[in-house]
Amino acid sequence: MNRSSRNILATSALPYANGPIHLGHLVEYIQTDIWIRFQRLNGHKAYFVCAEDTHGTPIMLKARSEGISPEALISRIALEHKADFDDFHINFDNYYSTHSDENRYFSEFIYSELLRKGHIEKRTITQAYDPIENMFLPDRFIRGQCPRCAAPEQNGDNCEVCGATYSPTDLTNPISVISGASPVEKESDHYFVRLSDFEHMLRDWTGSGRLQSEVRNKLNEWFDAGLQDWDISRDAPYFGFEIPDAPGKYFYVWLDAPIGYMASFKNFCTRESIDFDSYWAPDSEAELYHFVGKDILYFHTLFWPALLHGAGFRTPTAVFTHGFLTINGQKMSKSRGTFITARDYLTHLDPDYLRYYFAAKLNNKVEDLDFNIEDFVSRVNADLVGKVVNIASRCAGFIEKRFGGRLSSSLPDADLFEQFFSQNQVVCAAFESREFSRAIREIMALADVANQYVNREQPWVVARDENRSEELQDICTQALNLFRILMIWLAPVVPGLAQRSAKFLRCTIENGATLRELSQPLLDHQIGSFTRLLDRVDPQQANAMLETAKHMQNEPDTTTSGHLTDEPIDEQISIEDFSKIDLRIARVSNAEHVDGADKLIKLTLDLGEEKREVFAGIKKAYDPTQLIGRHVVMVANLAPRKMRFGVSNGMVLAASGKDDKGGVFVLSPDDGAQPGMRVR
RNA sequence: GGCUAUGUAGCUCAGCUGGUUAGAGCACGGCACUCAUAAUGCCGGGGUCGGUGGUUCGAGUCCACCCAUAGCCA
Repeated sequence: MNRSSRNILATSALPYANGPIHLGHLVEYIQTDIWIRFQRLNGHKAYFVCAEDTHGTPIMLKARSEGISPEALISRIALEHKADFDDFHINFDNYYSTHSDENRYFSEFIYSELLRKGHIEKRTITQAYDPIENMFLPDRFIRGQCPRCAAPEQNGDNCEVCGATYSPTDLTNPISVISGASPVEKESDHYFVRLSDFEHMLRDWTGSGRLQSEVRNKLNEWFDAGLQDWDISRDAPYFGFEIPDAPGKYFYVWLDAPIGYMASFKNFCTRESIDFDSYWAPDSEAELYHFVGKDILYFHTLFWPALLHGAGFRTPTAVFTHGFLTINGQKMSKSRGTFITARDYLTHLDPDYLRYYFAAKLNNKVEDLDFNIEDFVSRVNADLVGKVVNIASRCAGFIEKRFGGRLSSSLPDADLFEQFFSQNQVVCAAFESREFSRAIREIMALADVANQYVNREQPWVVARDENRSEELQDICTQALNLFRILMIWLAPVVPGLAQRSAKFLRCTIENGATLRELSQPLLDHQIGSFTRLLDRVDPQQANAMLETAKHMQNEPDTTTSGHLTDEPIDEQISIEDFSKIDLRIARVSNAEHVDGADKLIKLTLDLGEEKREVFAGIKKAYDPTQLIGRHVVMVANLAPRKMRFGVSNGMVLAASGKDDKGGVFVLSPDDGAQPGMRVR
């Protein structure tokens, strides 16, 4: 790697200031941090900036529900986020906020440039409006009956039962989630960016090797569908930046969020006397990279380059998209007890464990990554402790006790050292292309070779012969030098371990371009005394972390209040009213997925003397195979309802919070209840 | 519903432009060693590569359809 020094600026997506950092977020921050640390170790100048994403309706509402100002909310959350990042060794050069003077400046500047060049268009649109709260309602704050399958309580943009997509105005009996009022339609002037003006430029940009192939495929779909104009304004009340010369109109949070990358870097440049323009001017030779999740690819690969180009800035060198984190194979969720926050992790486990585990599984594709707790424990213990640290651990004692901590002046097996060094190209290429798992595989294969070397040379046998002490020193020197190479490669991944190793070896590992000094072994060199470099993961601690996460499901969701507040108890009814509902015990004799339905499971319910087919919207919470054989409670005299996939002859009782908050839980009778029994 | 991906041993994953008996780590069984955080080394059992059909002399690898999982639909 003799490439001359590159100038690199990378970003991770801005965390939204309304909740804690969790393990899912950390995939991206750790990925970016490893990559940046690798670049620095390889002799390049690499900066890493990020910021809090602070604007928008959800922040405004959350602050209001807590009875504090949005500013107070975002500064509190920012402190929490920053502490999490620091403790995970996420080494930002600057961590800033989108609610800043710099960001206001760049947002206004970009907007005014687009306006001046005729890319902004004012248009009157009709939008749902909450007449009690006196505010326009974003889609996610409206719910109602699906216009296609008539399922109740559906989101404003798509139906969870039949999967239809529509606009909130299509809903039957819509209500505002905020006030409960029926939204009315109201006109408002909005500002749009004419994205189609940039189609040519965007096609060039996206097609020039800056994106992963699957991302490009996805973009082609959008190009083929035709680029639609982008609504960048929102009406007051809104927490954000007011649009110049447009009273009561604010920049949509997704306009100023990516601009936050620039603002954070500008803030950093001012403080550190760095030339901002050499990174952002159209002719910049610096490299600009954004690491993002697959969910926000749209904003970073279409809107963002268009904004930059339109306002006369350079466009990103590349956008690197990653997949999502699943926990034990399932989507992270509070109700499943798999919502693990960064803080929950840190109170139980060393951050290097997670960094290593993610690195061992990350590649440069848009694939999801699974956090499997048993795999995590065995992987970290076997690789990091059993293989890598073990090499140092099994040799250090001899060097320290027999040779006063002095290494030999030559290597007994120069070929083996050369074999390690010759893999540097491969390892570096893997890191460079973000194929971290490949890098880790190569490194661990060599760790095996190092352990084989020690087994072959048997230093513990040599040590018994006083006449072979020079040989003993040589063997251990060889092994420790192999360990040093492995640790330099691993330094971007496990900075804490690398630092302790550097102290033990009394050499530089993580400061400076040590990847370029790999070929120089430590010889005739004094090392420090060996202390345990990394403890094994304690499975009990890992389980304790999961337990903590499980308790989250019992705590009220901090963004809203309790279930009774969400859904007050209904008006009183008489026993006669209740007796109209015929509840029966039924045995689930079959349960299966419904082809094409995203949320439904088809249940065959055995009532003893008859069977019923019922559709239940519980696919998110249950695997059909787990339901077969269970006894449930059903409404047996409910009028059959025609659905897209068939007729549902009844309903299975289940508990859930409003909008399924907190999960869905099917009711079951105690043991002994028989199919057909009435519930009264 | 449309689109983009993914689906390989119990678990987590490699398998480049189709080519001999499909690989690794963990887990499991046996042996060796005892320097090392019950670590390490050697040997072994285990897979009809999501399903069906097709192209080909030959498919985990290409095509079609289906199923499951994830995300996006501004």
